[in-house]
Amino acid sequence: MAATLCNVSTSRPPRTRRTATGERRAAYDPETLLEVAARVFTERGYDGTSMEHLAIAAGITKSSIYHHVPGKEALLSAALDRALDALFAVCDEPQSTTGAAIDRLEHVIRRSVEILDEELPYVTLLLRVRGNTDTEQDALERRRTFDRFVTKLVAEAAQDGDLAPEIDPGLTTRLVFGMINSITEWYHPGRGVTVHELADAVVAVALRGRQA
Amino acid sequence: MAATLCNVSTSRPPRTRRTATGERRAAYDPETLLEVAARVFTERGYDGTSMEHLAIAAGITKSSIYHHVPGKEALLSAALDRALDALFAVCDEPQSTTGAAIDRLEHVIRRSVEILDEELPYVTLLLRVRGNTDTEQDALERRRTFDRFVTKLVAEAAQDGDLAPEIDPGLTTRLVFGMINSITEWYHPGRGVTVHELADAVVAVALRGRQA
DNA sequence: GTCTATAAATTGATAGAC
DNA sequence: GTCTATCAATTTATAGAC
Repeated sequence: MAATLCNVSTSRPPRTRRTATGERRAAYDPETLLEVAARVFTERGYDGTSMEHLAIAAGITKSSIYHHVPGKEALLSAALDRALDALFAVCDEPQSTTGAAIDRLEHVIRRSVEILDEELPYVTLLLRVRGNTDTEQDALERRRTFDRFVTKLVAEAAQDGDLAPEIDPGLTTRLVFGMINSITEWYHPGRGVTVHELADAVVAVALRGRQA
Repeated sequence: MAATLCNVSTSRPPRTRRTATGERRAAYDPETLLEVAARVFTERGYDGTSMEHLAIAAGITKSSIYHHVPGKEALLSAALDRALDALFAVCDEPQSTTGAAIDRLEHVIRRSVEILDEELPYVTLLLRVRGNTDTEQDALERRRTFDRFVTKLVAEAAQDGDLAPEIDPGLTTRLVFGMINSITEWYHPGRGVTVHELADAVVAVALRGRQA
């Protein structure tokens, strides 16, 4: 079983502490550590990230990290769950389960872009994972489950005649979600395009011809 | 400056050698080592790949690798150049420089998919690189130059009225090439769809509405 | 062109002081 | 909740025999 982050839900509000040089600043908050870890894992790769790298990025020592989490893999697991939980929540939304397939598909596509914006560091990390550890393989399996949900929507929409039938649903899903996922390569929230412009552009390219 | 792979162009045909157990097999060919390295770098990440990992995958010892290349980074550099040289060759093809912008764009898109097929291990590696070393940053800079070439084509085609003008050329390029690049996540040559079906599907999704 | 042996640095993780 | 000090294992790379 995958390791889990300890104390995330029971964390107290941050207090202050003194650094080695006597400088006062906020003591560490497990939430912040998780985001720092997700970012560094994404930049350097999970294997390429040492506890020392994380410690420097977080501004504490290696040993202090072990006070918050049992180890490196627990940080990875918690960060990946964060992205996956958000994506699966979309599948359970009423707009994803009722109405015409093409409308449910558009809703899932738009919400996926929004989650990419809201949970950017965690979604980006999820997309970089290649299955080298048990934790990564568990995450990839959950990703495949999400893909199957979307593929079914594409197939239904094609059967309804609301999508060009000449391309395979699985191939369409891969290309469209490949396009969505590639947004993590360059998107920075609050800089350049907005989330809504982005979602419009994706829907325009992916479902064009169907658009009003 | 980036390190370079030594002896690639002057390599002799493979001979035979004995392993520790006396088994006879082909002696090492620098070309093969480069492909093995690209594949392992892609699977485990460059930082996550040790010389020991490469040695096991190549079937020789760590020390023997140092006979062929000056170090780990030289292998990375040579593999990335292979992908980038192929992409830049496309920019120089006559169909990429003459005719209507929309036709030049379609040609570059189709050829990009073909190069992804022909040089899969090297292109896949190129797309995983994040700029953590000088070698990686040089590669990213060359990738950006290629992107600018394509962005110009998209802008020209939009000005000609051959592409929907409502989306920004830069954004379109990012989304379309994000879609193309995502193919490396699941495509295996000779299994499932063919390169031509793939190129057709990409052009259909990317330039739909303009298609015959 | 391959190997064994080894060097010097870095790795993930622990012990225990404050 | 943080730190210093340390451990055993692994890392990149070299020396030199065959």
